[in-house]
Amino acid sequence: MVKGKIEIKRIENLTSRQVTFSKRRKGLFKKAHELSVLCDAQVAAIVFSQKGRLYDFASSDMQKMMERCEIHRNEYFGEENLRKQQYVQELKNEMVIMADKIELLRLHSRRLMGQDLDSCSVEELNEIISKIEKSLTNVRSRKAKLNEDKIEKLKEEIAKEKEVFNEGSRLRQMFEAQPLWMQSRSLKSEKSAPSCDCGNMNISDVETELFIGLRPESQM
Amino acid sequence: MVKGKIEIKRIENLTSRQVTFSKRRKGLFKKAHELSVLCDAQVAAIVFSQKGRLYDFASSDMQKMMERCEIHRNEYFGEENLRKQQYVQELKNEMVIMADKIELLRLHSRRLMGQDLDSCSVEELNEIISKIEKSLTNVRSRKAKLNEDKIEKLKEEIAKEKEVFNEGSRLRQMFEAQPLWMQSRSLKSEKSAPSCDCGNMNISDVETELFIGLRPESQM
DNA sequence: TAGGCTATTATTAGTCC
DNA sequence: AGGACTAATAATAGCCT
Repeated sequence: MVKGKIEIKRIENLTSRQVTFSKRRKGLFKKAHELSVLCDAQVAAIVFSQKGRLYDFASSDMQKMMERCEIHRNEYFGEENLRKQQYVQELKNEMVIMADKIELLRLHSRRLMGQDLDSCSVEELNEIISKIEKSLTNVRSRKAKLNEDKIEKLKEEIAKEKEVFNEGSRLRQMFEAQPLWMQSRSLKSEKSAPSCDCGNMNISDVETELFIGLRPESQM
Repeated sequence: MVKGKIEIKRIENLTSRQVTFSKRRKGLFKKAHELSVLCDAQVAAIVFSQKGRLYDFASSDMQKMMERCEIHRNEYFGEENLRKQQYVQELKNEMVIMADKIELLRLHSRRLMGQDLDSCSVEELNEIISKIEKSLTNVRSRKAKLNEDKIEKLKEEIAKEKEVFNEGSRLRQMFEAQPLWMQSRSLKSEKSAPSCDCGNMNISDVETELFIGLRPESQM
C-alpha cells in the first residue's frame, strides 16, 4: 500500500486502529467545531470507542439545547410522577377514612348486639338500652303490621269462599223450587248420578267443610 | 485573503455561508462515517442549521443503539406506568369492597335499630327480634353487674363507716369509765369545747346520719 | 501511549456554469 | 441551488522518537 492512501475499511492492526481512532476523532471534532463557527450552526458529535468509552463534542448552543432538553424531560416525568403519587395518596387517605367508618359501624353494631360493653358506663348502657327498646318496639310493630295484613287477606279469602258457598245454596234452592217433572227430566239426563237418589234431601243436611287457617310456616 | 485559506470565524456572506455549510456538513458526515468504519467505533453527528433544520448521521451500530435506547426507555416507562396503573386499580377495587362493607354494616345497624324493615319478611323480623332481645338481655345484665359492683363498693364503705363509729363509741365508753378527776383534768385541757357541758349525756342520744344510696343519675 | 515529521491524499474556498 | 474545476490548504498514514 502506498504511503498516505488507505481503503475505508476496518483497520485490523490494533495499534494502528487506536492511533487512527485518536487522530481522526480529533479531526472530526475540529471539523465539527469549524462548521459550527463558520456557519453559525449547532453541531454535536458523539463517538463510542470499541471499548465503549464515550467521546463527544457539542457546539455551545447545542450543549445548552441538550441540557434544556434533558431538564425538560426530567421536569415532565417528575411532574407526571408527582401528580400520580398525589392521586395515590388521595386514594389511600380515602381508604383510611373508610376503614375508620367501618370500624365505627362495627362497634356500633356490636354494641347494639350487646357485645363489647366492657368500656361502657352505666349512662351509655342506658342509652343503648333505650335504643334497643325503641328498636324492639319498631320491629314488633312492623311484624304486627305484616301479620295484620295477612289476616286481612285471609279474611278477604274467607269472604270470597262464603260468597261462592252462598251462590251454591241459592242455586240449589232454585233447583228445589222447580216442578217435579222438570226435576226428573233433568235428573234423567244425567246417568248414575248419586245425587238423584236424594233429590228431596234437605239442603242444610249437606256437610260442607271449609278449612280456614294460617299457613303452617307463618305462626303468629 | 489568499485563495483556499480562511479564518475560522462566522462567514458573513449568506451565500458563502450556505455553500460552506453544505460542503463542510457533507465532509463532516464523511469523516464520521470513515471513523466508524476504520476504527470499528460508533459515531453520530447531529447538525442544526441556522434555520433550525436538522441533519444527522449515525453509524449503523449507533443507530441501532439509539433505537434500542429509545425502545428500552419506552418499555421502562411503559412497564412503570402499567405497574402503577395496576396498583391504582387494586386500590380502587379495595375501595369498592370497603364501600360495600360499609353499606352492609349500615343496613345491619339500621335493622338492629328497627329501621328500613320494609323489605323484611316475618321470618327475618323474627330473627331480628331474637337478636335484639338477646342483646337487650346482654346489655341489661351488664348494667346489673355494674350496679351490683357499685352496691358492693357502697356496702364496703358503710362497713368502714360503722367500724369508725364503733371505735368512737368504744373510746367514749372508756372515757366515761374514767374517775371524775381524770375527766375534769382532761376536759380542762380543752378550751371552750361544747362537749364539756354534757359529759354525762347518754351516747345513744347522739344522732348520726349516714346517707346511703345510688347517685341520682343512675336509677335502676 | 502520545507527539512529531513528512509524503501523500483529502478537503475545500473561490470561481464558473 | 447544486455541480465541476482548481489552486491551495488541511488532514493524516506511516514512520520515528
